[in-house]
Amino acid sequence: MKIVTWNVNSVRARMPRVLEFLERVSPDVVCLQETKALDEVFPRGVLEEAGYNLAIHGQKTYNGVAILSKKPIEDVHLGLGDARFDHEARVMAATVGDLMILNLYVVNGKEVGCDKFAFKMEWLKTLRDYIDEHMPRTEKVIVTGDFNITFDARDVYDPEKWEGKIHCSDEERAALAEIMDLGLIDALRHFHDKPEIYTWWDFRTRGFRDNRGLRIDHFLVSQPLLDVATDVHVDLEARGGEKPSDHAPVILTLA
DNA sequence: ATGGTCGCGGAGCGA
Repeated sequence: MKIVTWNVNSVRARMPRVLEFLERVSPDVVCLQETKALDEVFPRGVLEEAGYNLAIHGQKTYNGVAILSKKPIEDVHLGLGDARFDHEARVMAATVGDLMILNLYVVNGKEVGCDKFAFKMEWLKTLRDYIDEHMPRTEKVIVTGDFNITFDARDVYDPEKWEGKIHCSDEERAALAEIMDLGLIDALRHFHDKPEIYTWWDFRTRGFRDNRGLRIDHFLVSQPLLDVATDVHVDLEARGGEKPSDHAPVILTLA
């Protein structure tokens, strides 16, 4: 069984690459972020024809999350239950079989210290409480998506250049650590401890060509989920070629 | 420090 997280940076612009990926990898569940499409313009038809059930949470121009699943998607809940944050479409909880999934597009934060950064920190605090309340770690829990935070220097192509910068600051990493302290495990690091595993590369600097990237898309899982996991890897093929997203899909494999 | 490229929407913002 394969579960995927992928920030597609517009589902409509990315449709050819999404369909190619579904055909090649045949994932069971796909968590999408930055769909950038209101529900009425989401390309439902082609995805359903490809064999997927859909749960979508769209917004005009920005944000947007969705789950595609071969099996039925149940108990869908949107948002963090906090009016300070839920005008933005960033959070979708759902169950697929015995998997409890939380699909996230975490606030970017732009630059450490600015208003957007303060908003990110408040958002993360609220996310922590949401997970504590709604995602029982005795179950098979998958908290995944674009976190816009690296864990440590291994996740950063130039740690000196990025030290203290957005996605790499102590404050963001401390907020992420508080979430991990609820009893979640960074699934990729359970299987791979080497550096230079990235999930995002800047379009502007053509970062992918020289693998100048960051690992900011994660699978945080409970122990019962980890017990049935066999690997996590980044699908670099989807990041190359024509009109890719700036993020690569990350694939969690279950026994 | 700045810029570079995307996507959306049709200028400038967000990333």
